[in-house]
Amino acid sequence: MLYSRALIPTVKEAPADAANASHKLLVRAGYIRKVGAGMYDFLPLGLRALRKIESIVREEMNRAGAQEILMPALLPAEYFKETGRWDVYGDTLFRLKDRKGGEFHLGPTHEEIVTDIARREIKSWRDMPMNLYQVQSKFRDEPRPRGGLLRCREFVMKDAYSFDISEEAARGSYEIMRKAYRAVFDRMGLTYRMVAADPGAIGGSTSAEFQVLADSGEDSIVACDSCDYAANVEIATVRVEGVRGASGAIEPPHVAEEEKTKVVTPKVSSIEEVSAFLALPKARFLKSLVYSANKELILAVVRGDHELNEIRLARALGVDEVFLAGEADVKKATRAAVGFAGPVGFAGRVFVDRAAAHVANAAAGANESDHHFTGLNFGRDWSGEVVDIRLAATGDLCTNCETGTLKSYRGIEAGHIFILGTRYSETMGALFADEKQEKKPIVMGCYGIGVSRLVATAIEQNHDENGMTWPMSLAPYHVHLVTLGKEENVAAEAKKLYDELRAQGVDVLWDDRDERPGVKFKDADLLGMPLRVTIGAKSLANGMIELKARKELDPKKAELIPLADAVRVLRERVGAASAP
RNA sequence: CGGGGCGUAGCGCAGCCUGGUAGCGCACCUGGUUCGGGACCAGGGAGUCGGAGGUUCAAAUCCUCUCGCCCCGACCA
Repeated sequence: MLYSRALIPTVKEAPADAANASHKLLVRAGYIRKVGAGMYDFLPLGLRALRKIESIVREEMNRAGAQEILMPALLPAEYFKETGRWDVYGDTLFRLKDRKGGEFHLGPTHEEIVTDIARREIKSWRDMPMNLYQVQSKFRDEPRPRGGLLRCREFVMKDAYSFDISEEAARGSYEIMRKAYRAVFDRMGLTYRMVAADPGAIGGSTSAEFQVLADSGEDSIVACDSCDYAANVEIATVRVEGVRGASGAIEPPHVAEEEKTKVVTPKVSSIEEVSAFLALPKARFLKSLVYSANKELILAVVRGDHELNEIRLARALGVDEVFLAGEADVKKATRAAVGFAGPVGFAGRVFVDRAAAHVANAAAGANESDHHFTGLNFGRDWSGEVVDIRLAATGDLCTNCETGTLKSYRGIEAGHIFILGTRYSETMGALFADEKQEKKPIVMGCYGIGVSRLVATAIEQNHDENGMTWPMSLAPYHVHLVTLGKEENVAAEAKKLYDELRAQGVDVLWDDRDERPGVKFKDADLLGMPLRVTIGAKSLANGMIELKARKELDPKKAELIPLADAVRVLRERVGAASAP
């Protein structure tokens, strides 16, 4: 592509409404433009990046035996009504009516629609396994679109659905998809973790998330440093007997029991403040949180340096959800100001994390404004139902290999795979005849990849202060060719190189604009193509051109290579990424 | 939905408190000089100040309502 003819509207200043690196850079580099909240134009470069991701995904899906289909984005309400999701989905569903008043919605995901295909077309056990996928725009009226392409109301997703004759066979399909997903993420050159995940509302037994590691990610995951265990902190298991205290020792330490003592702690309520005030480490505190569960106020206690896992607390209570109590409820439950809750004398049920129960001579709120207790010991001074309700964190011992230690990471969820079971096939009557003519529900799996989100995700992981630094396999163009000056031989040699590279399957963006060198280099860094080739009159006089990798920060590290070798060298550097 | 903030030229912002001529930088157009890391000089075009109502002789500025957008939290690809 000739830059002079391309729509690449770069801007020096990031839009005021952008917070994430990827959002700022996508706008600054002219890849996308905002149309509305959570809705974006993909300009030529943005679309090329999207297409690169799509084609990797398609290739690996096809290789795994999945077949591409396309379902409508505009859907009649009847299918979602059939499974009850018309109501369950709530405000997230974009609903609309046609001219006759009929109810419709835009598809947020397609389990119902694909199950409808299955119940009409899959009749026999001989028809399976089958896997159908599509790459399509999805619509969700998110409570809060954010982060540019990271969270949109309209976004491109690859969704695949597997159909099998049994749970065991479904597990096989799931494994095939798991391998295909690994191949997809490996080929994209992203650093990611496959983590155990909460199956969540979609239900089902087995699920894994593909989390691309990025400090700006919204998800917290933990991974073992010695085995391949990795999990979303929401479901990560914690090895209780090996809890490390703040001192590094295994709790409980063998120390003499202290007396329970009430101390005055005027206006210091947070763990940080009280910890400083009493000169006790945070691990000696009992973090006491009032939660509301089915209108009952309960107290959840974790060690002061730990975080509560709300999902586990809800499970321990046997409810769907728990809510951190508001100020009024806290006052009602503790009869004290917020910040002085504690398990001693708490009026309701108390759930205590095992690690908190192990703390010797602990400190906790006294359920009395401006007062705390010290010297508390579980069983002697306080009690509660002991459960595992804390989040895993850096330093915890791995439950899988029993030798490694967990480390926390931030991640962006880019893919999610599930075994769905028969939830949709049973309610929608997607049955098949087995060898004995018996009708059985099809066992399904579903597999998503956030394609447009990956454009942003890739940038979150691949950028520096000057712009994007695309991995070869995702870059809109492999080579950014910069010509300097107006000499005719420069343009002539550049044209030859440009044509030859393109003939060899190398994607080249040639900056042929009449701009000063600084402008061209700044734009090249911003756009982030992995290889930059510069042709100027000086080096060309010696038959040389300049080659620089975008990820090489030092401009002096550019290498001079003979023009005669340029095609071969570049073809090698681009490598297999552009091979068909 | 709860909390915070912002809507003034294509983009980034000032002006608003204390009403009275709408301004700066970038971008854009014309001419000239420049040309290996976002050049310089001269000239120029461009804004119903998000919208509606109100107060006032007078509203970007004060008041009310409304729409849109962003950020922080609970959900998800």
